[in-house]
Amino acid sequence: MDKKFYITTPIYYVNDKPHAGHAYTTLVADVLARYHRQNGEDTFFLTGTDEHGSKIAEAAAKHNQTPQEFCDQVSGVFKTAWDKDHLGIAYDYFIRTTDPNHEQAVRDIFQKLLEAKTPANNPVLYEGEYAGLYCTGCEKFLTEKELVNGLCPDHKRAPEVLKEKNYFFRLADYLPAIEQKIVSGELQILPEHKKNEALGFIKQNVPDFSVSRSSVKWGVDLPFAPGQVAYVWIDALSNYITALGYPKNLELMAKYWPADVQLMAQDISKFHTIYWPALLMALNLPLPKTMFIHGFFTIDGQKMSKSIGNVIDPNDLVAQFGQDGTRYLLLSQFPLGQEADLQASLFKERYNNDLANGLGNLVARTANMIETYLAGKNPITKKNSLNLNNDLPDLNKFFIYEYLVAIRSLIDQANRLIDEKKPWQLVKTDLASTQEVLGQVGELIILVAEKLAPIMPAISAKITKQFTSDIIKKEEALFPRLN
RNA sequence: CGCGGGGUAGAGCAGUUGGCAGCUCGCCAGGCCCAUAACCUGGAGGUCGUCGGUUCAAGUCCGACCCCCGCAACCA
Repeated sequence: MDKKFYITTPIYYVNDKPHAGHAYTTLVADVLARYHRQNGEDTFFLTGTDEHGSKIAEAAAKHNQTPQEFCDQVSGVFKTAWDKDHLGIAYDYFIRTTDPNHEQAVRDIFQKLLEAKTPANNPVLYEGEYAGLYCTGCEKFLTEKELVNGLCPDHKRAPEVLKEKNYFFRLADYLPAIEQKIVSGELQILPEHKKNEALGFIKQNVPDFSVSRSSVKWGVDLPFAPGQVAYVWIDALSNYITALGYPKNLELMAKYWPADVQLMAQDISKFHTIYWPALLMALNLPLPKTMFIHGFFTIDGQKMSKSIGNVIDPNDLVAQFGQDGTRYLLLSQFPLGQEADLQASLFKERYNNDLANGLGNLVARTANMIETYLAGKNPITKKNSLNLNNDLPDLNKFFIYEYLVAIRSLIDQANRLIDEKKPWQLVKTDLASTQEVLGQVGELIILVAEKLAPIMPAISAKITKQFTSDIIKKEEALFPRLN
């Protein structure tokens, strides 16, 4: 039986176009997905857009569009940014929470929740009257304790006093089990400090939360609760299973669920580490195996911000550095998971150094020598004449940054080999040795290309094709130097 | 007693389980001339924030302290 690998990104909120942060998360998922596909695993990679909520309705109104028109448009912008002419994200399915299938699935999920019992044999959902302070920015009720000077600390606006009868999720009955699963590693949360954070949430005792809203119009309406729509987070989190057909069509569910890796940034960790497992348990579904929560990065030392004007549009990067160049630049700057700085001011320098002077130049000089010294005859023998160490840092352990460092050293190794053996001198006296050396360099190049496939798929394929042909010719620069 | 991140060469950063302190850029000197003014070698430059502890051995573990940054909006 084939091994399977199911990886998800969060679905992105469509109140604005994608930026470097969305691109980063999505890219990481893409790299892991490609890596697992390369290893022959049956891989399913899910991403998409989150389209409900009052903020979307507001944004749509501002643009004189219906919410649906607005969502269609922005969701399309995301798809474009990921497509093969841009970042090259090879997702298997792109879900939208306004998909009729998803909406119906959410209704079905609510129906199931309505009928479900907690481990303590209480109904999972119960009706309650909630009178609370609701912040439309957060899409949630705030406690008085959370307010700062009467304002939402996150949005600096006064919450509205809202009284509504809605359904609550009996989270309390699930917290002990969630804690146990996190502690035991049955639900692995990475990096470690994020795991501690999740356990911290539980220690602080997360209250039951309401799962329906009467104050919101743009959402999945709930037949059993006229006038109410699904709380956006229930709607959003469900995407990871509705995308697989849950609950109507269980074929893909059986194949792929539980998710192997769920990636996200830290802002939504609480929803994923607490609410999401609770929801799954209430539905009697297994929990995802691993959640990887990465930090936010600053850009040149400053918080990414519209008002500062340093928000990076991934499409602009692709236009300047190409698809693979952009992918490399975003992934090579800091280890995955950390809060770190993305040095946009160094993009060009790194591009020139690592890609143009490094990989690109190596490929060019090697191909050129093979073409001129060996009449292009491919000198690569299959044997591992260099005793190459194939062990790179494990992408499965999220060592993407470290992996790239190792690849750079392979490139250095190839350059050093050329300089040591000086094929341009060798060729005058010893054609056989020249052929051997260039064959070894070629081996290294092919190895680099193979290892690079998940990260720079297009370039990797180009190099592989060039160096597995019978006749190797010098081709146009892979990464033209930028000035 | 809020939460979190960080302080390692001039700059920007690595350093998985403690075992000779690394990478990129920049700088200096040399080499090479196949290549995208690229490539290679050598060098200068660090008391790894401070103090104390554990250890044969600590950037890496423990304790205390100092300093910087994020925790409005947009938002991975």
